[in-house]
Amino acid sequence: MIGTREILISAAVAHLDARGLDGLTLRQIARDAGVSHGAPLRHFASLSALLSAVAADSFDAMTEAIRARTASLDDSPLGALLEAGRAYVDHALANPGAYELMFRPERLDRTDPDYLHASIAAFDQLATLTANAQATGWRSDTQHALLTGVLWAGVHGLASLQIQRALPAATNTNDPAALLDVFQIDLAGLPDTTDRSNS
Amino acid sequence: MIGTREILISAAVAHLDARGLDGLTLRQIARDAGVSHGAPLRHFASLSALLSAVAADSFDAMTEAIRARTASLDDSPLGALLEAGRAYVDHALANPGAYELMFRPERLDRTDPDYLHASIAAFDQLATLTANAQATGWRSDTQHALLTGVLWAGVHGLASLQIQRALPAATNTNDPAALLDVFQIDLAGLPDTTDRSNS
DNA sequence: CTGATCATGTAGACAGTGTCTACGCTTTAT
DNA sequence: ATAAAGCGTAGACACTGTCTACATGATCAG
Repeated sequence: MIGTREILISAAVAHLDARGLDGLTLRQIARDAGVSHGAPLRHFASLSALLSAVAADSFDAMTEAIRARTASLDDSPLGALLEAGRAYVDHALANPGAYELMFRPERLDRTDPDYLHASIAAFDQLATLTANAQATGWRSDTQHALLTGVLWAGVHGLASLQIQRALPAATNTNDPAALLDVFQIDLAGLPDTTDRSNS
Repeated sequence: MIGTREILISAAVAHLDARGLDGLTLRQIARDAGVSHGAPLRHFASLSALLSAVAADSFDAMTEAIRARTASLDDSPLGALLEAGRAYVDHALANPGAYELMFRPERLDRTDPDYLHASIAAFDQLATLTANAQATGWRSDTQHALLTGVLWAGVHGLASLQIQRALPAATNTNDPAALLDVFQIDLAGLPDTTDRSNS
């Protein structure tokens, strides 16, 4: 027997998949779930708390999708890192509503423990993949946290701009990860240097 | 004599600078401007239209800030491109509320002509800087639109994640553009190759 | 100058929102 | 058996964006 709490989350996820963030209100979720407008607050302290639970699940799903795509690449840490980037963008574009919610702080309770845990786990996954790649010598002199942040920013920028259709038509392709391949060109197997005198 | 329309935009900008997107409502803007709650709709078709006008101004301000920072670097197109990236992130972090609004499509009317014009001008500025750098031989074999999109995604990702404080503490520094230097390492003066066999 | 039209402002209404409270009903625990 | 807690409902509250009715003042045609 599944409880009202799970039904509410499912209703929110279904709305997110079907219509995105538009109209994703407490009362609409309650209507979709077939309960009164006050019922959700018996299970969540606020709408933000409900959406944070949804966002936490979304982070977990993305982490799992990336894990599945990189699991067989243990012998090539750099290849695994690049594949993780593609998997990240692919998953975001396949679940645009959920992805937008995950990075919309004003609609979330960012102190929610589940949300915090899930988002940190996602970052740690990328950090580990990056560290593994660095351990092979790739960009081993770049500060680890900095490099991880840059890689995340890169895929996050690609995903969010494409979801918002903010990129000019010429930049969009049928292959969601095509843009990422330019990153791959930049990042793969190049000698590491902190020399900036060439700017 | 400045009109109510300009007062409303100024009030919205002031609110954006002081408190960000939180509480940026039609009626709050009207109160800040000292007019009745219905007055704004005499000058804008909707709240979205008002915010789109603000966002258009914000795009213009960012474009101008980047122009000022790159104007003296005409002799070094690649240097100008890298400086534009730093200027982009610097400006975004110095104006976080305005920057968030610019990329929050659900609060804007993205068919607004001024907004469209200003955002396209910002993109064209980056496209031109990129083309100039490519004209010197740098990454000249990469498709121009693709490269421009990737560069934009990179700086956008860095700016938006830092504004949302989504990057772990270790990744944050006092220098807003420190992360960008990793991009610089990756992008500056490297031989262009579309060979991906090293992944 | 007169009269009409238009621009601009106000105030009230409406449906919608998130949240709170008061009230039931049912399950659980003592 | 009885008290307590959990869960759901319905109504209220203050807020939101938008619409309409109305007033005032400027502009402009005749």
